[in-house]
Amino acid sequence: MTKIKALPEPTLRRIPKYIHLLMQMKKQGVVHVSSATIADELGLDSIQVRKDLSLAGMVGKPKVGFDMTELVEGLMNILNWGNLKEAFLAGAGNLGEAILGYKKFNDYGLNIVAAFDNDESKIGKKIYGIEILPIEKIANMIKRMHIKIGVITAPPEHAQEVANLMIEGGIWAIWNFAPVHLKIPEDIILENVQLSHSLSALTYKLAEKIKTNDYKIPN
Amino acid sequence: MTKIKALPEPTLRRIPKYIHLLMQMKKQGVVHVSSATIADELGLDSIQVRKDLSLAGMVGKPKVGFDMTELVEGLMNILNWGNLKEAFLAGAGNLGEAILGYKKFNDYGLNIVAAFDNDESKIGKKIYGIEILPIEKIANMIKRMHIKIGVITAPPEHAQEVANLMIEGGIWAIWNFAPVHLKIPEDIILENVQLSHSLSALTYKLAEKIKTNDYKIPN
DNA sequence: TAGATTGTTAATCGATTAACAATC
DNA sequence: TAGATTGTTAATCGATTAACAATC
Repeated sequence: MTKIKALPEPTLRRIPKYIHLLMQMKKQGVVHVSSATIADELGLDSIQVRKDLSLAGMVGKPKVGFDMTELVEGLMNILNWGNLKEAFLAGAGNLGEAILGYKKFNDYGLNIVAAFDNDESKIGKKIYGIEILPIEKIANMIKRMHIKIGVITAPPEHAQEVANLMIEGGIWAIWNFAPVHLKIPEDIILENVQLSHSLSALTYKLAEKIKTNDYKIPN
Repeated sequence: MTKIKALPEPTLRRIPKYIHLLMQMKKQGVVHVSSATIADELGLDSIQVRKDLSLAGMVGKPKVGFDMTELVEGLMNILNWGNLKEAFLAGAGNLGEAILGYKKFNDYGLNIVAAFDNDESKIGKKIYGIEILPIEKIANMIKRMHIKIGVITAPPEHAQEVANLMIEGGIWAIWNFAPVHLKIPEDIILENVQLSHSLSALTYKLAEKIKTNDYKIPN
């Protein structure tokens, strides 16, 4: 078994893009692919693609490129796709519901088996077949069911509290959607999705663009 | 007026974190803040914070730190927060609905004024007061209303198509939630939110962690 | 074989971190 | 004044890009 060092963060973030593209191409019957083709399709540099693939332990053949099946499966393996992990979600609001409904996340290893909320009126109900339980139970159930992944879609004012409960239960990784900087032990994996930050970047760039455009068209 | 060069991407992504923290501290009555305090709270390096603030054109006083009000307002200004821009959303599914319902985005300059879909049964309905219109109309309406921001929450197989329509209408910036690499002219601002990629990074790190943990506890 | 493409080593670039002088 | 904190210049680090030898 080839030993692979932990991937650099930027490489790790590009690999899903490769996989998506390759799955598409594979469906169209392509059997070999070169780094140049991948780079072209994704607007990247072919050297970078080659470097990434090499870091991920993929090998190609000079003049031929990479074997499609081998490459897709290899990359999916590296990212641990298809290896389903049970998860809990806390905060059955708008966004929580959207995530519960998005079954595609199963493909990436996420299997949400229960949701938690503090709203009495929601408890006991089911969303997309997933039962909503009282938040007080989350720590205990994480412990009992050996849940490793917690998804936080609670409102910002409760997010830290919820994270604490998850950590108390012994969670290993948190996927956080609350617009809050969570303070958690550093051995716990934290992946933040801050939609407002992404939006901020967009509006900043838009403002920049409008500014420079105003110069160009002074009328 | 102090001229500020376009901010480096990493700095741009950290500024919202600063703002969130500072708003919180301000609410608690803090009037001055040092780079060290900010860094501490966010788990960053104080030198980095100082560099970021300096890049953003903020000035502090030696021994005192930064004036809270000045700093918050200055940073919000840089990011163009509060400067509301009208936007269209395409794809009124689960995620689209969640975004329409999240009024907080107003604070960051996003004001979604109409949603579009190709599902006959949805058209004409309203979600959170926002009307759903037929997707065919989007290009024309973007043109007529001078809409600058398009939000794509359509399913992946339609995302490129929708992007094309937006571009045809003359959109300036796209906030894309579809798990697709959009091909768009490079002068159009594109901000991708790929939840599945974020999830991929998390499950990869979790798998790494489980692996190393297995070594530690060989039982 | 000739040529295309890989894979690796070296050079460049940009961001982070360190050092330190300026200053309130 | 002495000491804390800013702001800037220089050093380090890591990722991207370039160059090129290996090879199918």
